[in-house]
Amino acid sequence: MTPSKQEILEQAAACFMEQGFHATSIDDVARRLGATKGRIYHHYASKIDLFFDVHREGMRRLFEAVEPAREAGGDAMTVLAAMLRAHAMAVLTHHTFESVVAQGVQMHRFGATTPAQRQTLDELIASRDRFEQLFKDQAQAARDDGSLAPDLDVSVAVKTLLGGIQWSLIWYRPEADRDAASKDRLADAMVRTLVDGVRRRREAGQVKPGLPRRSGT
Amino acid sequence: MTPSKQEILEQAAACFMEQGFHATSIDDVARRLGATKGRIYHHYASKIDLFFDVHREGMRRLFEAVEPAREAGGDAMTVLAAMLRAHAMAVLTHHTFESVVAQGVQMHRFGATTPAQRQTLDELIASRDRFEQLFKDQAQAARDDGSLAPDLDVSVAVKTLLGGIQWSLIWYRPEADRDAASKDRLADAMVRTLVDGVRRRREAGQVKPGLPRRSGT
DNA sequence: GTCTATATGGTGATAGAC
DNA sequence: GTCTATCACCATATAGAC
Repeated sequence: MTPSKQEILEQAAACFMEQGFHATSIDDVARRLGATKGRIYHHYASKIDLFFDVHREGMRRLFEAVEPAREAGGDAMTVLAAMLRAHAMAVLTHHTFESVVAQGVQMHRFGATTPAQRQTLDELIASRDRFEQLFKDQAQAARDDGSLAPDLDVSVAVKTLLGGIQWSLIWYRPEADRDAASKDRLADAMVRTLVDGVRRRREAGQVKPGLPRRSGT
Repeated sequence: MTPSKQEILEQAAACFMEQGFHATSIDDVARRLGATKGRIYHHYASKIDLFFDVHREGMRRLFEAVEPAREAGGDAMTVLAAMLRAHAMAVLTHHTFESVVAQGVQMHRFGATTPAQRQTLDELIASRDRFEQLFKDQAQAARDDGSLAPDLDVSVAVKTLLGGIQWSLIWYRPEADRDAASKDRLADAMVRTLVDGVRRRREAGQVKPGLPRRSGT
């Protein structure tokens, strides 16, 4: 990927996050690049193609963040928690791209598209489904080994977990000059809420901490 | 409120949910009404005013749903769970209007508005903040009486709880002909996930965890 | 109160200079 | 590879008939 294309992706992601796909004009993106739209149309045939490429990059970053946690091993609930934590960090860190992923999901449900666009979007959504399936599989493994609350519907539970994290796209203010440690604390707080719930655990001998703590910094 | 205005609100909410504010044209809403845009402009001065009125109605329905649960009494965690459940039911039932509320929050962060629009939107967002504060106050009460996990940040926890519910705006398919009982089960599943967490609660003496198993199914 | 017709402005996309 | 200039289209909003 050329540096120019990468820069277009970054600025487009910022515009799409702030204003949404339809309210963002190609001129908006170009202005943010300090350029004119000729530059963008040289690399992308249409606004929707640019949007799809941002979406694709957003998905790539999600997989990149979560896969190491998934493959690290350990007992099933610990791995699930680590995956959620990695996902939370990815959403907080790449929030412009992940906002576009969320918009793409909405567009898939209702957006009017040409057949060619439809196919591209179908592929992106299939990728999103595979991502969610990683969490469902891990939750099922935790259910099988008895570390997940046995009365929960795995599909609804996973959607609720991911939703709790992803809603930070709505309320998180990255412009409030956050450092990495601040994001770490926030991701921790979200995942602990989701994994252990808000209701106090009263059972005797709560020997296992909620999550593996990240040492340092 | 005249029946005509109510009908405009309903169809506008549906359009705004499906396509978003910017992608929805006044003609789209009119077409859904089986009318032309003259009808809409007779009642609303502009598209943004119509949007704001949908947003306002969405907030009204949220308060209407949650306040009875809040005032029902009981111990603090029980009331918090009942509020979350009422909220989940409201989001599932009025998902078109609540989608608009979520869009309004986004618009408040980034949307370009005239000063008059800005003031209206500020008021709507203040209302949304008061709504969230109901949950924060209740969570704090639960913390005070020891029924909430004491190490949680109340603000982040509440945002995560509400987010887990509100993300159903993205994935829930109301068109799949759901009855009220189905919504009840879904709301229950979400709230249980959030209040008690996905990690199994072990009774005392049952603390021995097995090795992680990868059994099939 | 709702319709038709239209003025006005903005946006996606293209053509061609450099 | 990027720019300027331009076209064709669509959407908001208004005016005025009925």
